[in-house]
Amino acid sequence: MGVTSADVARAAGVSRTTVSYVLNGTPGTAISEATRQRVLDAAERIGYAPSATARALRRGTTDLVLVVLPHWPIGPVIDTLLDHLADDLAARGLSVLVHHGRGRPLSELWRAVTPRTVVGLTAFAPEEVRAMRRAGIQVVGTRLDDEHHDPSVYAVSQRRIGRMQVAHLVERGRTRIGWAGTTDERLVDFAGPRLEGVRQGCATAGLAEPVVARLALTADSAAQAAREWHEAGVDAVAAYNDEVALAVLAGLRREGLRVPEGVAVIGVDDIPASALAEPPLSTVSQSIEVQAAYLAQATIAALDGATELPPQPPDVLAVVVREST
Amino acid sequence: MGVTSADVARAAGVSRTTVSYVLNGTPGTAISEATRQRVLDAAERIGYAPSATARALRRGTTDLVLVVLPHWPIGPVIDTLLDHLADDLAARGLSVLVHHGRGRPLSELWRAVTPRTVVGLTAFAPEEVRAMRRAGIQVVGTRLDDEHHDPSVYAVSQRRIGRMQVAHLVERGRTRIGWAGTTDERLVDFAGPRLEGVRQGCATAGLAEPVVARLALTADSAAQAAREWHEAGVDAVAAYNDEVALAVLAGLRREGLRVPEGVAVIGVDDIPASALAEPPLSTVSQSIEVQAAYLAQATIAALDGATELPPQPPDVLAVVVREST
DNA sequence: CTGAAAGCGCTTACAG
DNA sequence: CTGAAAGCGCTTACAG
Repeated sequence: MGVTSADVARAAGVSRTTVSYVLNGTPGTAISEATRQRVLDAAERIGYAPSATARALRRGTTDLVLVVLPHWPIGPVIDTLLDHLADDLAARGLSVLVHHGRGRPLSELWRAVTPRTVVGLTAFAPEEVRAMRRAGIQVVGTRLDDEHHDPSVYAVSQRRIGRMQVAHLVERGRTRIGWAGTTDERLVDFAGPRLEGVRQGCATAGLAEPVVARLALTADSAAQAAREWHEAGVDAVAAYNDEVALAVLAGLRREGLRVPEGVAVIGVDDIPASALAEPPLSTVSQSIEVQAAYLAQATIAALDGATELPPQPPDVLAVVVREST
Repeated sequence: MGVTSADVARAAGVSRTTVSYVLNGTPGTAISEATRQRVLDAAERIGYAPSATARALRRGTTDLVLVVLPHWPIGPVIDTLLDHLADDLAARGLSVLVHHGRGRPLSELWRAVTPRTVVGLTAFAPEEVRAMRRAGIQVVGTRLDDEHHDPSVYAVSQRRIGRMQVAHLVERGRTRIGWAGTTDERLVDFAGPRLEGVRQGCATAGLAEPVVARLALTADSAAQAAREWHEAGVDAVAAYNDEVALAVLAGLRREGLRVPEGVAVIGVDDIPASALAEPPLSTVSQSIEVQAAYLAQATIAALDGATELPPQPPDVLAVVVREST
């Protein structure tokens, strides 16, 4: 199918060894400049491109980093993270490939790709991690859950996000908290811990349990939730994320409830639309750039043989205060 | 590093040939059930997983489909497309891998991955396409531009999107059109044709040239654009996409201009936040599901040896009318 | 019904 | 300074 190094060798009148030495710039060899040029020219002329597959088989590894996303709708936050990660790793000659958590099982994928490193933005099964490590693949993980602290993985605490939302609302003098989740089943992994954090926040502040509502991203669905909160005397809503929070704003508007006078609303993520909402939405931002840089750093450290994670980044969570609270 | 088929053969007391036949269910072989079980058990017991790299070298191809995204911020629209594509292709045993157009050059990537098919959501250089095809890789492309019709690629007309925006605004009795672009350089490939379409629409309707403003996704920046439009007597704004349109709504609000009474606004994409905006945003939707299904179909057809694209999908563009127009 | 052998394209000790 | 040879792990004609 393709031009091989043997073809180049023949065209240049040398052995494949020499071709390999020249093309890879192998140090410690002393190839005459004339030979070098002959090989380079021949390769150029006959359009040679080395087979990455054969090289991978021989070397036992590739220069690929496989990023595995969770099986849910990713947002602009993750896009930004991926961009930064790709830029940072390119500097080390690594290419980033993304798997969206859809389609065939992960186990087939990493075997097919044999990446140098797998970066998980989702939790992996422990046996999956073992299998990957056994195959010589570095695994850099982030966890959805901060319940069990595993020092080999980096994770932003989803619970803490929920606690921060409540703390901010309490600071604003609110006393009856509602929580807005989503009907999207795929989000349950993230939503669970965040709600848990909201519960913890309420408990810490001596407030009653949050009034939980799950809604679709429509004004109708949100209006219904708004009625439930209203009946329960809710004066502040913590939303699973900004998209849900925007729906909450629409629902409250529809019900004639004023934000923040009647009900305060806070989201998570700080997506662009949040600053543009009516009223502009308060939210918890996650410093994606910092997290991406950290993941890149951890990946590179693992490459260099580090067995421990680099020191974790400084605080990446912050409340962005706007007019909705 | 790994368990090989030779290990399985040894453990089961058979040859590697037999192991391969059993594990791949090669048809036309007649392996005794006892032997089969022995091989299966041995493989299971010693934790054998075939090397996809070696298989790829031997077979000359993989079961991977590489999707190459353009070098710009992807939105929920593309996420949805990728999800559908992954689902549809998984049914054919293909895994989808995504490259975000960042980091190392594409040419290195496809060589390293040796996918069966490369699906481009961005335009490729012609020589790149030739190189991929020479390496035995199917190339399914979409084009950003509908200027030159190449029957081997599928593309939604970006110009037509702009024309549809204007046609709708004209239908609503608007006569002075503004266009809202973005300051994000990366979007110029898409934005150019859409603006061109808006220009065509204005010309067709006998209106003056659109008043073009480029803005960042902030209320401040949008407010400034709103002032410019106001001075020019603009009574309707076509935005590059919904995110920009949301900024436009915020800017007009800030300037005390009412939507749609004073100025009508229409976006592109129909992202979830659009239906939740104040007022709910009219937009042009792109039927991403239909497009994803078409791409999957084209990919599979190419796999089956088709040399032409399947018949293009029915109309995928539609105006979603809400309260902003 | 099962095995020995070749070969996919590369890299790298090892000789010369 | 350069080449012949082995080997990465697999699949598949070809023998038996």
